[in-house]
Amino acid sequence: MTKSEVDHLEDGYRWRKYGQKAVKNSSFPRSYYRCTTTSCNVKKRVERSFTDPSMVITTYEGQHTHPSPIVPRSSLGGGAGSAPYHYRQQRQPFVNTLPPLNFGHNNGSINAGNFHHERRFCNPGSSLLKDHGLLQDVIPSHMLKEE
DNA sequence: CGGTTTTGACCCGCGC
DNA sequence: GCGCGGGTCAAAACCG
Repeated sequence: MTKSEVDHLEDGYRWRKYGQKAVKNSSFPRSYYRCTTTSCNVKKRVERSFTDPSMVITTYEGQHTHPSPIVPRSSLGGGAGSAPYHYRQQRQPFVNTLPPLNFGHNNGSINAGNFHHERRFCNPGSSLLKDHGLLQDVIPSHMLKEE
């Protein structure tokens, strides 16, 4: 689970959306992504939390068999490794079209959607090219939002 | 021009 | 056997 407003959560790999369906459990459509690399057949399912629209549930299927195509030159010792965030904010049907039950909720930090896109990869070279890209980094650590 | 996104259609498994 | 839910594909559109 990741707290984000955009679906284009770059986790260091290239994803190609191949489908989108709306599930009943959630009022939001679920997006299906696939790794563009033919070497690996990793699939990613991204859906929004029904309780927290500002949060997306990313479910990884399989593991990458290749290093991330997006390799921040952290090895250069720069530390200024900045992944090519080429994502573009196309459309966000949600955030502003949330049902009333979600809008006036307790945590008055949703709907806003003003803060910048927070990327968890602030320190490249830490776990990006370390392992095979297991789905261990998917969970931050203190996931307190569960349904 | 290539890679990607979008959106509807299609397919499959399961329940009734 | 049909209907439904879920998942995948594919052709067209779009952006860089």
